[in-house]
Amino acid sequence: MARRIVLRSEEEPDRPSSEDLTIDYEGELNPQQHAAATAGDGSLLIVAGAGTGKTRTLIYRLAYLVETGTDPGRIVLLTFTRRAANDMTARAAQLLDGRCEQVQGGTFHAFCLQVLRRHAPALDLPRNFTVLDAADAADVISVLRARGDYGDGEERFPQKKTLYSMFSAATNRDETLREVLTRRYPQYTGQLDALKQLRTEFRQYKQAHGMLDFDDLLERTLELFDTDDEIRRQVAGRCRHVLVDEYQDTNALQAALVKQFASVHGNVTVVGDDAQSIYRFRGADFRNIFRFPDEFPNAEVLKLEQNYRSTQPILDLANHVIDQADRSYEKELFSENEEGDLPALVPAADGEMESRFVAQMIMRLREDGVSLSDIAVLFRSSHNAYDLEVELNRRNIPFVKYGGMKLNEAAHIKDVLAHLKVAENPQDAASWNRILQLIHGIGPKTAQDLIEWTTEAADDPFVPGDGTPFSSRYVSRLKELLGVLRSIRDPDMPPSEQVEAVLDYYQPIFEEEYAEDYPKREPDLDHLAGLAANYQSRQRFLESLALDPIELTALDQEAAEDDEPPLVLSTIHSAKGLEFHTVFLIRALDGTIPSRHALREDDGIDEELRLFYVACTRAEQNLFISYPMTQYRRSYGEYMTDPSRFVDDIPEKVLEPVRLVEEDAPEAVEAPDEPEQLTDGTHRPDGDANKAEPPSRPNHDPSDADGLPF
DNA sequence: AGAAGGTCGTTTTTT
DNA sequence: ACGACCTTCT
Repeated sequence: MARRIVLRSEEEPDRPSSEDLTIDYEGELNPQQHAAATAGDGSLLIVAGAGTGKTRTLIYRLAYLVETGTDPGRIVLLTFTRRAANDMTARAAQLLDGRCEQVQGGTFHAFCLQVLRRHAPALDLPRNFTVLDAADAADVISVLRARGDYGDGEERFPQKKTLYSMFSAATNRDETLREVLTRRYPQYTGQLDALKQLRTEFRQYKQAHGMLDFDDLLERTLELFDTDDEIRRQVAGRCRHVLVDEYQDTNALQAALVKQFASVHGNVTVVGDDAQSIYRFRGADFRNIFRFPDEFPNAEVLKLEQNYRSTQPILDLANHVIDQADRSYEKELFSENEEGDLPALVPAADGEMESRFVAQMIMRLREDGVSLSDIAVLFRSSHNAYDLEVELNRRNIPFVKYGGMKLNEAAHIKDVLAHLKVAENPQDAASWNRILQLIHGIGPKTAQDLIEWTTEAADDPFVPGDGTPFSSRYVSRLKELLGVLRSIRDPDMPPSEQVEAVLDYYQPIFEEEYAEDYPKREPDLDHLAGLAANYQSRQRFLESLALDPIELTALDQEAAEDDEPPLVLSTIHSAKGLEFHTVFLIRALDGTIPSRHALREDDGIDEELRLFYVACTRAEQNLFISYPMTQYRRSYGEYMTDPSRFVDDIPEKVLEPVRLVEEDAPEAVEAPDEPEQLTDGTHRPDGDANKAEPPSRPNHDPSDADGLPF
């Protein structure tokens, strides 16, 4: 056989020959992916359907850029969550080497924060400005609302959370407040003037007291570039290449930011799928992805179409689902994986039965060798999973829930953090308000007076001056509080020590305030203290909690490290970008998905449909869509439900109906005193604990023609 | 007057 | 499980 000698092409000296590269890009990627990963400089749009290896391609592109000489410290990777960013750089590092870990980026918000910290003075902000999460921002608005005479009239004034949503919508969609009110909150249009004024006050307050909310992080970065071109050139100069994941979920501000970041070098790669845009409520506009070629006129556009994730039956369903949209989406997904069971549509009598079905199927899959962490239960909104959580706990099936309660949303955690926030920013009236009212004898009015005294009259907010009239009812506690604040005011004191100091003071308040259930909440406080130990400074600790909130249930799981990796429960939103062997989509009801709230707005239904599509396309092998046929509501009593309109017109050969049948044996008598031990990993012999509830057998007869598809 | 405590209704999705 | 609102207590 003749030996082959490869001649290098001398016409393209810039393009490194494949021999110089450590990764075999051509061999490891399909032709479309390969073209995308190894594209040259300039702007590149990758339109990629679900499961087509979008992330994989981006990772290879990252490695390729680094390998061909781009300084990794000058590559910016913008993702939707910090988890996604860490994931990608870790995978790229695995592929190539540690250099990939020097890649800059994270979420848009986190990256903007870095820029703003450096250039705060240019915006008249103190360098140690604080970051408000949505709840903090709502609290600030609430303080301002109480100060002014809003809501004293006959008309109902919006709640603090609603107020923040309105202001935020206006910012993120680049609309006026009037437009937002007309579109989404017509009942408040009569109070436009008062709302406008409150919004202005909110803006001024944040500026005067060194605070930025999430929207400000984006908006003010743009403002920074706009007011100081030198800074723009400097920042953009460090962005040799900008990579953006999930581009279909960017909003107007984020699209503008991408343009600014790329304004010096012009190298941008964005990846996205218009059919998976699910953040419209936050201002995302999937049309951004089609505007990209207009914003970057020489943009190359590449498509990824072959799905590597799911079986063809699952894709058939997904294609049927997305075909129901008003707007047509271009991609028809196809897979080479023809084999597979039909997706199943499973009506259950009620929510309890639905949970029992899911739990038993999970046990069965697990016994068939599917890892729990390769199974996901998805739902439209967090509370849809409450029933199931109870059932899983009863059976000792370990799970993590994404998209539920966050650690820093729990009231007792907010209490502790509010102390740190006051130490960090003594101007923070909302946090002062919270910690003062924790003291017995101080209510809204006294708190207000004390805050005025603290932030305006006193020389030092943490030193009680002479002649301040304190009531004896609370004076000793108040002095104790100020003492704690003084003891932790040094910004360089280790955050874990600060948390401990606050906890010493807070413990008696905590036990009184949450008298009924404080033992349940106590572990969270310990978690918080442990978490603080990972941070060098209070500022870092607080802003990290704000930008990257921690799932409450994830913490419980972390503790038990050697246990088997847990089952995943997740909102559909939080499951974006992930994939699982088996997916259960529960509560597939009309009014739930599509959400009843979506019906009011134009295009609302399409967004819900895309959400449903995202849920279906997470599945690799099995997909079960279930719903309860009856539900119970306190006010209505029991009532009949409607299945989601999205499954109404799907042919049975695409989505197979399944009937759940109770076993003849008195199985319904459950054995809660003998919950299955799943975590010890030992295999029970058949017929041992199985008497009352066979875990290896679902409730219906598997040999039944209506039985489950495996 | 102002704080505390109880009851009611309500709750999409997230950086 | 949370907040907004109303009632009762100091």
